[in-house]
Amino acid sequence: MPELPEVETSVRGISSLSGEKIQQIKVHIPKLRWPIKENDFLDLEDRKIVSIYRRAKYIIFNCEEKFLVLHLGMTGTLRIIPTKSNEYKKHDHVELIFKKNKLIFNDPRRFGSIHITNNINEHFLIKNLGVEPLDEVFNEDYLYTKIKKSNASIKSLIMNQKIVVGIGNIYANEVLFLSRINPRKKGKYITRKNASEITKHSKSILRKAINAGGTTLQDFFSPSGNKGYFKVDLNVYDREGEKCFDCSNLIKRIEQNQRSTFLCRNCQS
DNA sequence: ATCTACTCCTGATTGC
DNA sequence: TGCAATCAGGAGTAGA
Repeated sequence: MPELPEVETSVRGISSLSGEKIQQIKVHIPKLRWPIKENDFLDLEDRKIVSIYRRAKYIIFNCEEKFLVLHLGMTGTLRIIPTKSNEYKKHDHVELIFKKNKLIFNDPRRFGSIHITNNINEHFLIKNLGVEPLDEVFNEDYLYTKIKKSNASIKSLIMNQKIVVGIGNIYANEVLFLSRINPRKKGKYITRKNASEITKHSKSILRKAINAGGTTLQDFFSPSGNKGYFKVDLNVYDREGEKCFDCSNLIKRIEQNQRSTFLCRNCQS
């Protein structure tokens, strides 16, 4: 499922659309997490895409005073195909049609979303977001101060998009393993050293994943094959019952906040 | 103010 | 073999 690196890869994959004029928009299936308001989309036709960028897990299209805000949800994918192609896949929701190519948003589970807004920074999905993990403001001081009084588990805190964005279930598990911290540990017991480890490993694993995504970019957006999302080497996620690569103890699966957590009880305390 | 449980959805996997 | 039950998970929202 798309976390920050996959979204970043998607943004890079469609960067060639910057500068192109949207000739037409087609909404095939309006039903997403929030139903698409087709009338809002009419305002986008004939506008130029000035830039495309990522904020948290959102892909934002700057279209001359209007902004399109897209979230891939869990199963959303973007693909670019020639405008003249008649290809239509199951779960294709929306097409942005340009002169030579068209961009298609496909989302089987419909957890994704698309909004149009005039004021991107005041948009309800954007305005309360926390800091970017790859930004230098995400550091030991910031994290320690933010969570030092919290009774919530460290895992739920680093997945909390109001604190730091872009970290989903997979990377939360991996970051805490690399940091050697038990995911159940409460925020108020997290030490400065812990906070330092978490920020350091968050950055390194996200960067690594973005680089891995870069190498698969071509296949990622080929019209024919949807290769799905790449994964970096995982130490704990989805490895229940398998041996820890560090100590050979068996990886455990527990549940936290209705989500699977994987950990090595020997390495993480 | 903080935190947790619930909810949306469909494809893949598991179980009988 | 086939059908049904189960699971997966991002993140807003409601309610504790």
